[in-house]
Amino acid sequence: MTKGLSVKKDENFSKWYSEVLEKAEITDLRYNVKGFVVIRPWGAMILEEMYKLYEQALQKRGHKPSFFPTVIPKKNFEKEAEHVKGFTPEVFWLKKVKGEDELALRPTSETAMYQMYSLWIRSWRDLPFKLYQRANVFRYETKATRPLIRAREFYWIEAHDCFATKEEAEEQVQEDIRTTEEVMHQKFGIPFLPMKRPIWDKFAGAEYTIGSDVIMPDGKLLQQPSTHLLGQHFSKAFNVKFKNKEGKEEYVWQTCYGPAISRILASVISQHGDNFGLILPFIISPIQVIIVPIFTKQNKEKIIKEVKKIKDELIDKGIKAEIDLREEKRPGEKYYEWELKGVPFRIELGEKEIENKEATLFIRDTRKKEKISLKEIGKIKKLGEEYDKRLLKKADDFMKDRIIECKTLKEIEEALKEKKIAKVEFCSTEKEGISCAEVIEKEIGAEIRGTLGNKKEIPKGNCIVCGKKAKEVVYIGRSY
RNA sequence: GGGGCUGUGGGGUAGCCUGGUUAGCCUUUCAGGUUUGGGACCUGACGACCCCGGUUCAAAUCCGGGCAGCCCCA
Repeated sequence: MTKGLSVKKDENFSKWYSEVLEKAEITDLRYNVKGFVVIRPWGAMILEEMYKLYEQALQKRGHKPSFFPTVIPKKNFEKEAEHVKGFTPEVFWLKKVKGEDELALRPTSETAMYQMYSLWIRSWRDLPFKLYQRANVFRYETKATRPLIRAREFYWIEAHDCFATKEEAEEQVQEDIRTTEEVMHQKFGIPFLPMKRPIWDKFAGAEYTIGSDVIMPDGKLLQQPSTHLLGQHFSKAFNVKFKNKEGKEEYVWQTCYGPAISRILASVISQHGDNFGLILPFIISPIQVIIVPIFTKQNKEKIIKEVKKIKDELIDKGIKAEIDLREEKRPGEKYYEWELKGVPFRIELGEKEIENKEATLFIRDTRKKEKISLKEIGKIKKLGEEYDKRLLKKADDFMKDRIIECKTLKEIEEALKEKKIAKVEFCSTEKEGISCAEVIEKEIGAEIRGTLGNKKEIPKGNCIVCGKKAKEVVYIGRSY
């Protein structure tokens, strides 16, 4: 373990981020292929906890798990015209394979899953049909890659749903936003803006896309889970049909939803971390309580016995606890190490604690030490819930300040300079608005991220660029 | 696409301008010992000048090319 961080989070975020990844042992960036990183055990364990919560939420809403192949035959991949066009530049092709067709490493799995859907779905009784899979996907990014934020291989969940009607599909899109709210926001503590993307920025093959924009500490936006109304584009391309109650064949209406767990981890790290390293939400920390025994040769046995009792009790209460028994490290070094790794609670236990029958409890987010009676060690569960609420509140407060209503281009520029997001009235996010969007991109270097995806906001005035009557309220920011 | 900067052990760096000792320092790692209430100490060990070419008696250092990374602008 190296020493602490050499930069402060708010002084040089990008350096802070790389250092935390390395020193908290989340990733190792030395794998010598651009855009591919090694995820180390601590990082993998956090991802695992996040996957669990996400999959639970999807299953609760009627999704079933599945696993599809990583490779997609070229023939399949090219069935939906717009999709091919959008994704082809980013595809890794496997050239040296035997067989009739070239294979793509999946950049996303519509074209793998839907050909099977066409075999499985027959009747209105099969609908709604909702599957998800845990998967790694591959995209040949041409922009600068950043570990976990933009990688050429990343780890996500993709849910692919089919319905009998467009209304049900649209309701699914709203449900997906609520899933993001429940898991990413409420559980992981990451607030977001559900942005219905402008037409020129939608998913290739979709009717519309709603992306969740998260604000990073440097003020740039990072797209988190997106949900797409695919309509019947793919069902027609892949022949996914059902017989309705009248016995007539119809194409299904589809949606897909993709939370990138590895990228959400990037947000968790960035949102909650401080100058001492990571701060993990209690609910996803692989170790929730680290117990550091303090002993000498004389009382070693006694202390260790006591500490094991505490660990067992915590585990009985459903709390993930570990004892740091390493003898080559002194307590102080262990403190720094577990703080760097973001463990929410630390119990220190030595001679004094045993005498007084109360342990020393260190709390990661506030960095304060308290006493906790050895008899009520189980109340850490409740303290953990309070801890997560504090993280959530802090993140929400951070977000609240970030959105500024702007009336002129100059005001937008000022908002961006202060690492904020501009909220403005705008002519249109349909085709006719594209030239105004280009003005904003060229003159300010920022993007129209979209309109609120779960609530319609009605503009009163005119478009900030062209001055015509505004049809929409849009949000503008710089992005990763 | 245009411009700039930088490549030295696992990580961070000094040395480069002005060529010349065994490439220095911090950290990590490994072995052994003494320690253990907020980054311990001692002893020992492993480990580096991005690549190719040129200049020179001599190149980490100067020159040319390549590759890689970072930053800024479009």
